[in-house]
Amino acid sequence: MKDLILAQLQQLVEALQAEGVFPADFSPTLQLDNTKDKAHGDLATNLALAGAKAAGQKPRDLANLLVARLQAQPELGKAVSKMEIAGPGFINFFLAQDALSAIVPRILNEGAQFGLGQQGQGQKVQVEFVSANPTGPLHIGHGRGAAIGDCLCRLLEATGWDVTREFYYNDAGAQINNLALSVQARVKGLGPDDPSWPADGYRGAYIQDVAVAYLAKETITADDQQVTGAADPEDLDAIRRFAVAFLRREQDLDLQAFGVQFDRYFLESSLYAEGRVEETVQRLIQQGYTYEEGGALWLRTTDFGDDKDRVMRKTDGGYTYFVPDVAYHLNKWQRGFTKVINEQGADHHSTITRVRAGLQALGENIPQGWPDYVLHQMVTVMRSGEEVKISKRAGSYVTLRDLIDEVGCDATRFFLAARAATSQLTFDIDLARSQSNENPVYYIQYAHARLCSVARQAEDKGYRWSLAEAEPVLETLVSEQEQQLLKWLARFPETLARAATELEPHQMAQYLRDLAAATHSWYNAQQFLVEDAAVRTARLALAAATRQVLAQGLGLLGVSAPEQM
RNA sequence: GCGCCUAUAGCUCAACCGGAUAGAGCAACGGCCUUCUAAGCCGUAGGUUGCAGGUUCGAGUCCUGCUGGGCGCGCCA
Repeated sequence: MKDLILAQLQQLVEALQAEGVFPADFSPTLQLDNTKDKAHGDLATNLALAGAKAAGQKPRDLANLLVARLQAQPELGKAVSKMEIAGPGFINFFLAQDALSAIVPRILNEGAQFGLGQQGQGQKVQVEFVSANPTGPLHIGHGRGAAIGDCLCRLLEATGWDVTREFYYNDAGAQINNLALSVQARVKGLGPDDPSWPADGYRGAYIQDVAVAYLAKETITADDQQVTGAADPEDLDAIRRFAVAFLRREQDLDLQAFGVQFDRYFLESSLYAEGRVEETVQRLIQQGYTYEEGGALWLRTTDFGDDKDRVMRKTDGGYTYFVPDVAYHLNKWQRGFTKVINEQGADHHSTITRVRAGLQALGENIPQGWPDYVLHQMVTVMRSGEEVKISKRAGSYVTLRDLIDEVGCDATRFFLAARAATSQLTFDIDLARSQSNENPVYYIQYAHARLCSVARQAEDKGYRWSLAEAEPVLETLVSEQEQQLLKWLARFPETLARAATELEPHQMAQYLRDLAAATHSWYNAQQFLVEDAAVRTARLALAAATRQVLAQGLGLLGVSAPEQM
């Protein structure tokens, strides 16, 4: 519908260029917006306003010309019942009733394919998210990353991309060493308050769990590895391997409970083992962007917009973290991912410039803005009216598992994905628990469940219908609520496309609330199971289409669509 | 001091590459269940979009300055 009008506008612009009304270089991005006020019709374009200057006419005069020309198009006449010029020069389109209801058979015919796009054209995209180091359970911040990252993946899959979900972690650095030392201390029977407890040790109670399992020679099976405890208190390397596997498994269980599944786990140590770090360093040296100073090797990242140069190789001979980071991203590029999205917490935003600078310095013709980043702002957790400070080492923080257990997977996912990533998030646990009935996710799920219930009862009463029967009677869907609902249904494809293109899952969540609101309003305004077979069939068809779109939308957020509450 | 994000109703947040009278939920107030699920609906109230300028037909949105909040600014990751 929208496409039809846009195509007509495009044709018109080209025709007017040929006639000399518009200059030949006039190429506006055609805008056809959903209106906020129904008095302004269904769709509106600002073409007369945007093109007034180019055409040398007053906006309203130009609008008159445009409308006259559009009215001469017979195809448009079928879809548009009325065009009006309003305000400073907007052209408002009022859609014909049968054009609106045509969305119902389209939805039901296309089924699960409805609204899906092909923008990705089957191209590969890699999305890296969560990427938590295995030094403790996942916390709420990781949860936000998991919710946003996974929803992004679902949106990209729905728009024709071949998505790889990847989780990168450091299994060999200083923090992992701290972890191993902490577990070793527990293995030897020490507690966090003991004077000889490691200075930077992890104090959380879960360290004790690791130690007990290690001594019991448990075999740990994580998604990407399997390790058996050696039970030897002196074998720090064995403790380290065991602890990493143990905490990886814990994270995997949390992610599984959260409905997130990765295609690949990427170990930082593999970059060293396969010589990729060393290779990256050598290439950077060859490219001439490095220099030695103060016993360290530096990369001239200031050549690529950084505010200071960065150390690559420390005086102790080890590499700083950003070198394997660059090696990892080179590897992504070499694997053929021309599109890569990194979803991370905003506290790591300084790595963006560094990684991109390193990639530029490699001279591989990697595009300057590659890879894409989606940064989410910090999550503040409130419990009992107080802010809970997140501190891994102190061991006091809210885990993702806590949230899933207390609030539920659906509500947690929705809550964490429903807000723009750029916005800071306050998660009040008491509120989420005590008022869970008023959580927006239930509002949407309830709309879905209600429509399922209607379908069940129609079935019980023998009110059968088919799409073929429904199509001729859809013109009976004339009430205010039905018209409104039809419009919202028609917006699903464009909402999906926008959310995917702009990497903003919250747009889908926002849309679903609006769609659910339109559903509830309709539900309360009219009966479905009425005597009049034509009206009943039309309404049942609309209900089925709405139910389907609600389920599709919830699926894109990774939230379930229950058939009853 | 520098960089990134941010400031919208009492609270939590939206607002479609600049569009018409800035919208939802929660909280408040008033209505609606002998009818398909009241986890719902309908209505009322609530705003100088942090402040001051600028750009233009038009600014919550873009630019400049200021103020407040968050996060970074390591030879940690």
